[in-house]
This record gives sequence, structure tokens and C-alpha cells, in this order.
Amino acid sequence: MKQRNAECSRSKILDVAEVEFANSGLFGASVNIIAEKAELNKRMIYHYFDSKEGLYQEVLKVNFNKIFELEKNAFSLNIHEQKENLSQKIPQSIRQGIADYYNFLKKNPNYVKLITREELAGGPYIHKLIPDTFLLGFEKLLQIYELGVKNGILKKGLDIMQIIISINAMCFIPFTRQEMLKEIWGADYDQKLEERLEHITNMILKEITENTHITEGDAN
Amino acid sequence: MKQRNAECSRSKILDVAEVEFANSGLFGASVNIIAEKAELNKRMIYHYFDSKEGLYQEVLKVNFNKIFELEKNAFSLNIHEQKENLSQKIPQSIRQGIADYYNFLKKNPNYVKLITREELAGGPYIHKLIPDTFLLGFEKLLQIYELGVKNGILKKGLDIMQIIISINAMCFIPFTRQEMLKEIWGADYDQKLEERLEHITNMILKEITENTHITEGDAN
Amino acid sequence: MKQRNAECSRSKILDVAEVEFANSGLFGASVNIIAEKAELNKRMIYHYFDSKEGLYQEVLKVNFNKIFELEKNAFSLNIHEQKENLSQKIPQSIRQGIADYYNFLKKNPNYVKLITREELAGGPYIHKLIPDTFLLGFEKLLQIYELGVKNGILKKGLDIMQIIISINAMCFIPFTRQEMLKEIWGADYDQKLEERLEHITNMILKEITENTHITEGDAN
Amino acid sequence: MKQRNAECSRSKILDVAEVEFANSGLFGASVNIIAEKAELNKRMIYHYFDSKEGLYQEVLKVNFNKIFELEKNAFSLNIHEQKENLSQKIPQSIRQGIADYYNFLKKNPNYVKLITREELAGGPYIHKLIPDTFLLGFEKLLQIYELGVKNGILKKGLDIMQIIISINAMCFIPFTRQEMLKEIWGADYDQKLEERLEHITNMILKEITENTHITEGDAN
DNA sequence: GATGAATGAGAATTCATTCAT
DNA sequence: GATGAATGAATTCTCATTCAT
Repeated sequence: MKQRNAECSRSKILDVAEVEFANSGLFGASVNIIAEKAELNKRMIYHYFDSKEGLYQEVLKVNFNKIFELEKNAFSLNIHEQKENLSQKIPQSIRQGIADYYNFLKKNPNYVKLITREELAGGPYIHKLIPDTFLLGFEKLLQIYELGVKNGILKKGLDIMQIIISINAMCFIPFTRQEMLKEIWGADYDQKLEERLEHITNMILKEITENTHITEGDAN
Repeated sequence: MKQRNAECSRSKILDVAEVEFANSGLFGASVNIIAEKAELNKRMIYHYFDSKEGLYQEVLKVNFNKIFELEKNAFSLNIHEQKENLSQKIPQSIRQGIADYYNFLKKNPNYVKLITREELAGGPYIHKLIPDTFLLGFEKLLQIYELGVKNGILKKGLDIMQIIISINAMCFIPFTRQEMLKEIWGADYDQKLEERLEHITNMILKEITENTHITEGDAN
Repeated sequence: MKQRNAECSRSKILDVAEVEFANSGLFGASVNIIAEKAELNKRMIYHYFDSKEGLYQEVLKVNFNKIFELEKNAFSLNIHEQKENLSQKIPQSIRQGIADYYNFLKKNPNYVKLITREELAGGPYIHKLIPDTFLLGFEKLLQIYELGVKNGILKKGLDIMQIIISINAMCFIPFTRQEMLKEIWGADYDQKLEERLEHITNMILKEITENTHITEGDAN
Repeated sequence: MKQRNAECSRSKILDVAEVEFANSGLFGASVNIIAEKAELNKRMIYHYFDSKEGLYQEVLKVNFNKIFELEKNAFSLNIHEQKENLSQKIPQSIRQGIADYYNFLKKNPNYVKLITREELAGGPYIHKLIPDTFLLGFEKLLQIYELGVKNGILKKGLDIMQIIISINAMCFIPFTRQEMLKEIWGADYDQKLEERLEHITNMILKEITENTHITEGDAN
């Protein structure tokens, strides 16, 4: 395991670096500590990633690939389906999309932290690649919204970007403040985290669907 | 005269440091650059604040004082007022409380960034002082909620903490991703920022008030 | 002397660095050793010169300034003097110019070594500043040669650049191979070094003057 | 077949290393770059030469062997030849010796650079092997000089070492400053290089032969 | 014979900090 | 109060070299 396995060494460094960069930032993280925790010689970091910055960028890239992967299946809805189903399928698709996203973040809290840190710094590394990080995972929601409006299922005239921003915000925050919430919620942490998804979904569906459609309550 | 200079130097350092720490973090910020931008000798920083960490803590403290100041007037509602007004006053108070908070963040984006960075790092400096940073500015909302429930104005059984967390999240996010939004929204930035407050308020009131009460639409 | 004297510290570093770079080259020299020998903290090198390379360039600059200073007085000859003196004055001026140059190199063997190292490496630092390092100290010789030819004192049709190159070569070599010659010549080293100037001057004057003019032998 | 490859690898490394050491010095040259340029694995360098230093010494050795080879035929003059020919043969032999040496350097500029770098550093590697690098290629000149003096062809009382040093200097310099001269002389470079040999030879012969003997002009 | 992974020593450089004036 | 010189520890990074395959 430890001996002479390039792929293993490389990914070990990446894993450790992800945690360090997420928790301490590009500057706060130390190459020395990353090497130590990866149980590898410091030199290997430069062997595989050229520089601390190179490693950082690779960590970002790996994380983006994860979300890109998610995006492929996000908000799946066959637009050509029969109309009679839409009033159920559209809210269901939104509900599912938010859940997928939220659960992705729950599994990848470092993704949240890395993105947030990048954004705080003005996004020196991402913004060239990804102009609008809010849309990551939500590209298809724009089409679904239009479809929903056309069929009288979703409210028209909404600024859908504001809604996407709010979804992001509400889904991100338990992971940007993970440490604190773990302490505050204590044993309830896992429970509260699950409830939070329901809370977010309800708020969003209430905001986005026409009042005549019943969208919540049946999920619990 | 000299004393005034001293005061001026001190606050100049604080102002510069706030920006640097907000944008670059405790480790990313450089004492040299802070001194340069403050147009003062590096030595002065140690004179007034003992260390970089000392300066950082003072910056945090200054920012907390601002929000404590806000808190004094937040969600003002004389609980002993006549009951017939409550159905209007409670939503109005909530609306006002969110607006005050949001406008405070708009005026103090560094506050947002500093808190967020602290939380990302696990809050090594704040958590001893402030166990729950979500409550900053929202202590009174808990009481108002209970009053609202007792009077049948607000929905009962809500997890009010989830709602406070969501207010925080939705209000914070335009300032944690300020740079990106400035670029994306361009000339509309100010307009969108104002609209966002309305968006947040509507979502929260819709979530928190009983359906029979009309809470939105009359604010514009 | 050692305490808090910027000028002194700076020049101490320069002096030590000159020796180190001359003997070991830009890459062979060590910042650590330079700091040690200068009895100063390594950090000061970066304080005053930004980088090892910056220090190296400054050392070159200092050495060029020395030769520029020499150049001002080199091959002094008032061209408007009466012609009857020229047959003596021109050879005398050449003799003096070579002697000044040679004695300069004797006093500044590091100059020789630094230039030679630069040239061996293709002159990455000098060539932008000084396209033709052979001419350093010999700019005026070109005019004197023309004057001498016009007055029938110096041979016409000579490639004066080849001669300047040869003067350079013959004057440089005892200092590029200083260590070896010190060992070979032993106690005679100083004596031989003086004789060498005579040897060079004689060869050059023999090459450059018309045969009818007696130019050597009266100098000893 | 494989053995041939081995031989090829070894000499490829040597060739590349010669260039690198000549242009960048022992410290400036990088084992990595040598391996890259030789299109071989770095490990091979250690396989064949044990260490960077070992490789460097081998490069020096190879270059010395070249000049030793030259020396065998240098300044060829059968001392027992009839005296009536000596007045022609001795100058001719000197002329030939210088030309051979000069042309050797022209073909092996790296030899020049390597030796010069060694000397600049105080000759840590050569001086144990070769106490007097000036004599490389000129051992026989000492005997020829004595023969010339005895026969009244060469000036007596000359310090022949100074002359050998000057030959070295004048022959070396176009290759220690090769890059610069290529730029300055441009298209004339090859022409000037040839003329330089004539220039050197004439100066030396003028210096060394009795005035009564005509030594130049008839060689071209 | 050949390769790429791995290493430890040491390089240059930067940092926060303190001293002397 | 203010300044620039000086410091030592730690940082990032590079080097020659060795190991395992």
C-alpha cells in the first residue's frame, strides 16, 4: 500500500490536501503538514503537483469534477413526457434536485469549504473556469422553471437566479459552519441535518409553485 | 494633537487590517502589506496590538461591537402592546429585523467575510466568546416567535433555529460571493441587492406566518 | 561597526558576495555562506537586495562602475597638442593605458573573474547592458589609433579590435588563473606579475607602431 | 547490440554533460537537465558515473585526453635535422604549433570553457593532475625555444612562460567570449576567427624571433 | 539495462517579530 | 510616537541521490 504506488501516493496527497485547504485555506495550509499527514516525503508533492498552488488547483479541479458528475443526473425530467404528469413531476424533480445537491454537500463538506474560501478571496482560481458557481448543479433548473411556468405549475415572473442563490445559501451553510453546529446540535446533529433538507425544500417549493398546487406535507 | 494622531494611526491600522483579513484570511494577510497600506511603520502594529493575532482579534471585536449595537434595536416590539395590533406588528417587526440585519451586512461586508472565515476554520477565536453566531442579531426573534404563536399569528411547531440559520444564509451569501455577483450582475448589482432583501423577507414570512395572514405584496 | 549601520551592512554583504560569486559563480555561491562571512543575518541579503540574483546583479554593477571610473582617465591624450610631440606621446599614452588597465585588474581580480564567468555563461546579465565588454576601458584607443595612423606613427590597416581583444586576453589571464600562477610562481609571483605588464606592452606596441619608431627598451 | 546501446548511452551523457558543464559550470548544471537532454533516465548517470562529480571529472578527463593526443604531434621538429633548415623550420614549427592549438580550441570550445571554469574556481579538480595547464600543448615549445636561441634564430633572454601564457590567453579568449563575439561579428564571425590566428601568430613570432629574420606575411 | 517513485539534505526565500535610535 | 535595521524560525522549493521494479 505504502510502497511505490504512484496512484496511491498521488491520491493520498490529494485527500489530505483537500482537508487542509478546506479547513485552513491556501495560505493557512502547510506543505510540511500535508506531507506528514499523507505519510509521504514533502518532495512528492512537488513531484506530482509542481507547487503548493498546483496542488491547490488540482484539489479544486477534483472537487469540480465531482459536482459536474452530479450535474449530469441533476433535476432529471423528461421534458417530452405527457402533460398530465407534469404537475406532479415538476415539483418532484425540484425536490429531488435539491436533495441530490444537499446530500452531495453533506458527503463533500470540503467542496463547500473550498468554494466558499475561493469566493471570499474573490475567486482568483475558479472564476476564470466557472463564471457563476451558483449554477453548479442547477443549470437544468432554469429549463424546468420555464416548463413549469408554461404549464401553469410554477409562478411566473420569479427571479429564478435569486432562488438558486438562496438554495445554494441554505444548503451550504450547515457545512460552512459545520464545527459550530456539531457543537450546538450535539447528538441531534444528524437528525437536524436531515430536517434541514426538508425545511429548505418546503421553503423553495412554497416560493416557486402556484398556491393551488399542494407540494408539501406528503413527503414526510 | 499627537494623541489624535495616535488614535488615527490605530484606527487606520484597524481599517486596513479588516479589509486584509476579510479578503485574505488571518494567514493570507501580511503584516507588511497592512503596514504599507496603512502608510505606517510596521512597528506600530506591534505597538498597538502586540501581534498579528492581537490585531486580528481586535478586528473581530470591533466587528462584533457593531452587530451588538445593531442587536439593541433589532426586532423592536413592545410585547405589552395591545393585542389587536399584533397581527400587523409581528410580521412588520420581522420584516424590519431582517431588513436591518441585511442592510447592516450590506454596509459591513467585511463582517460577513470575517465571520465566514472564522467559521470555516472552526471558529478558533469566536466560539469561546460567542457559542452561536447565528443568533447574532436574532436573539429577540425567539421571543417574537413565541408571542406570534401564542396569538395564532405565526405557525406553531416550527424549528425556529432552522429559520434563523436560513435567514443568515440567505443574507450572508451576496457578500461571501460579492466579487462574483458584482461581475455577474454588473450594472444591476445594486438593484438586485435590494430585490434580494424582498425575496428573503417574503420567503421567511411565508414560511413563518399562518396561511390566513396576508404578509407579502403590500411592502412594495 | 557591527550594530545598526545600514551602509556598512550593505557594503559588507557586497564585499563578501563579490568574492563568493567571483570564485564560485552565481550558482556555486551560497546565500547562507555569504551571510555567515558577512557576519549578518541571511535575512538582510533579501532586505537589501531582494534576491540572490539581485545581489549578483548589484555586484556586477558595482564592478562596472569601477571600470567606468577608470575609463574616464584612460588613454588620456590631448589630441590638439602639437604634432612634434605625437611620436612620443601616442606610444606613451598607449603604454599608460594598458598599464592603468592592467593595474586595475591586479587590484580587482574579482572583476576579471566575474566578467569571465558571465561571458562563459553567454553573458545573461551583462550583454543587455554592455554589448562589447572588450571595449570596457578601451573606447579611446580607437581614436588614438586613428590619430596615430594619420600621423604615420601607428601602422595602418590593422584590425584594432583584434588588438584590443588580445590586450584583454593577455591582461585578464593572470587573474583568471590566479590560483595556479600563485602556486607555480611562488615567491616570484609579484615580480612576474610586474614583468607581465612589460611583456604585454612591448608586444602590443611592436604590433601597432611603425617599425621606424623605437618604442621599447627605454621603459625599463 | 545491447552493449552498443550502453556505449551509446554513456557517450550521449558525456556529450550532453560536456556542454552543460561548459556553459553552466559544475553547480549551475543540473543532473535532471543532463538526463533530459541525453534522453535517458537520470538513473543512468549514476549507473555509469556514480555521481554528478564523477561525471564532471570524466568530462574533464575526456577533454584532457583530446589535448594529450594533440600534444603528441604538436610543434613537431626533428631536432637532429640539418642546421641550414632551422631558420625556416623553427618559425614554421611555431606557426604550426599555434595553428594546431588554435584550431583544436576552435573545434573544442567546451575544452576552453571547462578549463577556464576550473581555473576560476582555483582548479579543485585539475591541479592535482596537471600543475600547469598553460603547458598543455606547449611542452615541446620550451625545447624548440632553446634550440632556436642556440642557433641565433630566436631572441635569447625571453621569459618563454610569459609567451606561452600569452599564446594561451590570445587563443582562448574568442571561445570564452564566444557568445558575445558571435553577436558582435555576426556574419564575419568565421572570417574574423581565421584572421585571429594570423594576428596571434604574427605577434608571437615578432616577439620571439630575432629581428633579422622575416617571419610573417609569407604564410598566407 | 532501464525506469519512475521515493528520499533527505539543504537551497532560497518569507514571515512575524524585536532591537536600537 | 515613530522608524528602519536586524533577527530566527519556518516556509516553499530544489537538488543530487537511492530504492524497488
